[in-house]
Amino acid sequence: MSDLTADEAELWHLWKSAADAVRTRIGDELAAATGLSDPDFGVLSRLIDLGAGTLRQNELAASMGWHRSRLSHQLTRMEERGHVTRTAVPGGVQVAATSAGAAAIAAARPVHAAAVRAHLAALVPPAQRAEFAATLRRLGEAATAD
Amino acid sequence: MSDLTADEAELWHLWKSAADAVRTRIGDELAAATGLSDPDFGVLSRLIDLGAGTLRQNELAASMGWHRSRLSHQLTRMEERGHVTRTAVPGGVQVAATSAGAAAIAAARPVHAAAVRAHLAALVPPAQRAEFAATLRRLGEAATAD
DNA sequence: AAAGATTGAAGGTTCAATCTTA
DNA sequence: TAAGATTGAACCTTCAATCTTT
Repeated sequence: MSDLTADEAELWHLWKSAADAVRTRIGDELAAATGLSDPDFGVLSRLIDLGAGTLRQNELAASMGWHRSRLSHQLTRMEERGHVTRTAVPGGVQVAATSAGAAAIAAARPVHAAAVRAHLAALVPPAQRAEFAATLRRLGEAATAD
Repeated sequence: MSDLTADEAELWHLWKSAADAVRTRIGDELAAATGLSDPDFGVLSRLIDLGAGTLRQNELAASMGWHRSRLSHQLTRMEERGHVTRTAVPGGVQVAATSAGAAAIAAARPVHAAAVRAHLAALVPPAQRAEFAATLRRLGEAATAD
């Protein structure tokens, strides 16, 4: 009901800036070095890691926590870019990384790892890491009964 | 270069989930209760706080750290929704909140404050707040020479 | 009917190109 | 010319409506 305290407002501002900066920096480095967007990277990663390059569209969506429609739109774009193919199979659609898609994700992995390290992991002091992780876990958890 | 360690990967995953959850929850509550999107809220807040309801478009963009084009697109939509007006003035454009816009932001403020408190501030333990803020500040700061 | 998937529209962001005006 | 602003295209996300197949 009442306004935020100065402390709360500062925390909110710092949080927004940090969330924005980390997302932007990692995404920009990934795109600049590999041409893959963040969603591209996520989709290709799961195809390779979970399905050795191919998964049912439905499983892919579930593994990413995405709605059908979001994945459908994303795959339409990735298909046009030559990263994946879609094939109708009984009961759904089979998604497969193309060789270009596999090559792109292979090239992108070390770039992504380096960016995560540089823009996130390296900036959290070792002594604080456990507590920081615990707080993040609390923030990410499903809201309890309001 | 090398892969992320298990700790680094976990931190990255927790960070992404938390950033996503906080943004989504606050944005959803704001939209559900007031019809304002996050960008709408930001624009109207600054118009009221910095300019008593009206600012030069250029100043508005600078105060938000937005590119001209982003603000231009956003204002086009907000004008259509009746939240702001734009008027040509010597050297630029004057943006003003309409009475509907002013009413919307007045109604939205307590909702936003409550959401920030519920989904962010209240979940950071008081004992950890200072260190947490310091880490966020480090994450948000401009990258030093790479 | 139910599950899997697609589609279109609207909102948002970014980039490059363009227009306008001081 | 340079600063302020707009525009269009491409990308992404969400929602609701609509197939399509089992």
